[in-house]
Amino acid sequence: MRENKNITVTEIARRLDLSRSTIDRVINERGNVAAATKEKVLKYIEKINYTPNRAARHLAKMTNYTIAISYYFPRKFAEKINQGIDEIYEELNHYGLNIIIRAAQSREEQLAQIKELAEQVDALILSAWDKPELITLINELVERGIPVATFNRDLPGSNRLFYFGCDYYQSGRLAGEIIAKMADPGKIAIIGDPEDRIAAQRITGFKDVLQKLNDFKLIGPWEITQNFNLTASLNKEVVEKVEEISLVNQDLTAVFVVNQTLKAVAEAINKLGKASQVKIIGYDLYQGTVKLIEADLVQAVICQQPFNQGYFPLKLLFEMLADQKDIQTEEYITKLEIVMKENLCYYDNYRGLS
Amino acid sequence: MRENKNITVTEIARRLDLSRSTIDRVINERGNVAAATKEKVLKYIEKINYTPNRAARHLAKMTNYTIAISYYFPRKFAEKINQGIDEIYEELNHYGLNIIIRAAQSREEQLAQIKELAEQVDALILSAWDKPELITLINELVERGIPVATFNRDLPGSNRLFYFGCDYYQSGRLAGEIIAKMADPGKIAIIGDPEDRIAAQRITGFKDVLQKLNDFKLIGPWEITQNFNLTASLNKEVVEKVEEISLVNQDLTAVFVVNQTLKAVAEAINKLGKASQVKIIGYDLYQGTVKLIEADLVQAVICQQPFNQGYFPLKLLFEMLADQKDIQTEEYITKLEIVMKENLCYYDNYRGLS
DNA sequence: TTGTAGGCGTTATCAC
DNA sequence: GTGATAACGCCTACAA
Repeated sequence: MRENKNITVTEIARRLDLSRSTIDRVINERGNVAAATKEKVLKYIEKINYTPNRAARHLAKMTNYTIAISYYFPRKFAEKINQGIDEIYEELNHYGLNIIIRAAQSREEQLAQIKELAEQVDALILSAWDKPELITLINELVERGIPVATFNRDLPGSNRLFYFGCDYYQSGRLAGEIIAKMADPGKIAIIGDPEDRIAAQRITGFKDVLQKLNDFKLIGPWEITQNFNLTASLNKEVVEKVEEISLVNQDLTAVFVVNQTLKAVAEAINKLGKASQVKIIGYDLYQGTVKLIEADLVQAVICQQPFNQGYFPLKLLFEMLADQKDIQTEEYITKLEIVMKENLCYYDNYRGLS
Repeated sequence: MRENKNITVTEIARRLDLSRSTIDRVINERGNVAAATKEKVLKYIEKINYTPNRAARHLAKMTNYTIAISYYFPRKFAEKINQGIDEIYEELNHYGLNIIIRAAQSREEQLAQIKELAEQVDALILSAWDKPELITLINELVERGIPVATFNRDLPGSNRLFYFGCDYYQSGRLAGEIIAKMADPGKIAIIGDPEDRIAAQRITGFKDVLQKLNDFKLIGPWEITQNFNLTASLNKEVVEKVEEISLVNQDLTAVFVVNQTLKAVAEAINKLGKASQVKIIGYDLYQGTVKLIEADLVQAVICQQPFNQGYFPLKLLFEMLADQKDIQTEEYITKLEIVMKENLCYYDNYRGLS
C-alpha cells in the first residue's frame, strides 16, 4: 500500500516550532540556518519522508522552460518522434514546458538551425551527424550552461549530458540472430554504407553473430549511399546492384539491409522471383515498408521506439530543469523491437499507449 | 513550436469585465450564469484556447483518490507489473494518488480481497479469472459509482469501464507466424489448456495462421493444467507427455506452448537431444525462461508489456477521477513484443525507460 | 539566524 | 446572477 501522507511545510514548521521559511531554507539549501536547527529539521524530514508537493512548487515558481529539438529524419520516422513530443507537451506544458521543433531538410541546414536555436532556449535536444564543427558548438553551449542531449544519433566526443536511443551494435546482432533463425543455409548479402558510423556498428554486430555459424557466408557490404529522399535514379541503381548480386550468387538466401533502400531491395528480389528463397531484414518503418512486410517480401524489421525517443529526452530534461531531478545515466538505451506481419498493427498508425 | 500562452482565469475576467467566479461557473458548469454572459465567456475561452492550469487545479482541489489493484500472477510477471505501478505512483502521488496492491495467492483469496477492497477505494483495477460471482460483484460496484477496469485478463459480461491488455487471439497469430518462419516443415505440437479462455484464443489465432500452410500439420492441444506454482510432480508429468509426443511424432519440428510449462517442455526436448530440430515458442518471461532463450532451447517468446499494464490503468483512472479526462476507448490493446536472445537484455531486469 | 506577508491559478464558500 | 474572499502548499521578498 502506497499512501499519500500529505505532510506540508507548514505542518513541519508547526511540529518543530519553527517558521515555514526556516524549513524552506533547510530543504532548498539556502543557507543562513543554525547548524542545530538544520540538523533537527533534516532529521525530521528524513523521518517522515517528506517530499515537496509538485503542484504547489510549480505554481509558486511559475517556471517556464523552452527546450528545442533539432533533427533530420525521413518523414515517417519524424512523424513517430513527433507523436512522442506531442504527448509529453500535453503532459507538461501546464508546468511550464515550451517546445521548439526544427526539422531540417539537410545536414547543413541543421547546423545553421542549431546555432540559431542556441540563443533562445534553456536546453537543446538533437539528433545530428558527426561534424567537428557541431561538436565544438555543442561543447560551447554546455560550457555556457545550456544542457544538450542527443537522441537517435549520439555525438561522440561532445560533452552532451546524455544520449537517448538504441544500441546500434546490438541491433546488428539482433538482425543476425533473426536471419540465422529464418534463412536457409547459404550466402547473406549486406547492403549499407560502412562509412556511416551507425551502419558500421550494425554491420559489426551482425557479423559477430553470424560469422561463427558455418551455415552462412557473408558477402558485401555493398555501399549504397544513405539518402532519405530516395530518388528514382538511386532506386534504379539499387535494383540493378541487387539483381547483379543475386545473379552472381545463386545460393543467396538472405539480404541484410542497413540503410533506407529496403524497398528497392525487396522489389528487386521480388522481380527476380526469388522472394520465397531470399529472406530480407531491415530497420525501421519507412514509407512503403509496411506493404513489404504484409506482402511477405520482408520478413522482419527492427524498430527502436521512435515514440519514446521523442517523449523521454524532453521529460528528462524538463524534470532536471524544473524539479532538480538528476539524470540517472548518460546513456538511455531504447528497446529493440522485432516487427513482423502479425504485430505490425502495433507499430504502424498505432493509436494505443506508448 | 508549442508555446505556453499562460492565460489565467483572472486575466479572462479582467478582459471580459467579469469576476473570476463567473468565469469559473461557466468553465465548470456550475450553473447560475445568465445565458448571454455564458455565451460571451464560452466564446472567448474558445478563442484563446484556454485550458486550466493543472498544478493550480490540483492544489486547489487537493483531491485524494485511492485506487486498488488486485491480481493473481506468477512472481516474475508480478514484479514487472509492480514496476509500472511504482513508476506511476512516483509521478502522481503528489497529485493525490494512493494505491493499494493486493496480490492474491489463489483465485478464492482474490475474490475475498476484492470484496474487502470495494469498501475503501475510489476505483478498482483487476485481473481476474471469469467467475459469475465476480461479474455480479463488479457490476454492483459499477452500479454504486465505483469505476472498475480490467487489465491483462478481461472480464467479459461485466460492465467494466475498460480493459487494458493484449489481444490474445492476435498473440496466437504472431506465434504462428514466428513458427512458420523458423521451423522446418513437419508437425507442430500445441501444449495448453483449451478450457482456459485465453489459451483458447491464442490457439485459435495460431491455427488460423498455420492451417492454411501446407508445410505444417498441427497436433494437440494437449491439456496440461495451468498452474503458477509448477510442482515437481506436474513438471514430471509435462516432461513425460512431451517425450511421448516426440516419440510418436518423429517429424515434430515445433512446439507451441500456451501455458507456463515452457521450461518443462524445453527440458524434455533437450533431454531427447532434439533441441536443434524442434523449435519452441512460448509466452512471457517467467522464472527460468531467460536461461532457456540464452541456451537456444527456446527460439522466441512473446511479451505483452507488463510494465505498461501496471502503469497505464492507474494513470487513466486517476486522470479520469482527478482531471475529468475521458476514457478514450474501452479496449487499450498493448503491443505484442517478440523477445529473442539478442533483445532479451531489454526485457529481463531492464532498468531503462518504459 | 529566524519570522512575516503576499502571491502563483484554481476552487469553494459566502454574501450581495 | 454575480462578486468578494479565503484557502491549497510552496517560494520569495523583506522585516526583525
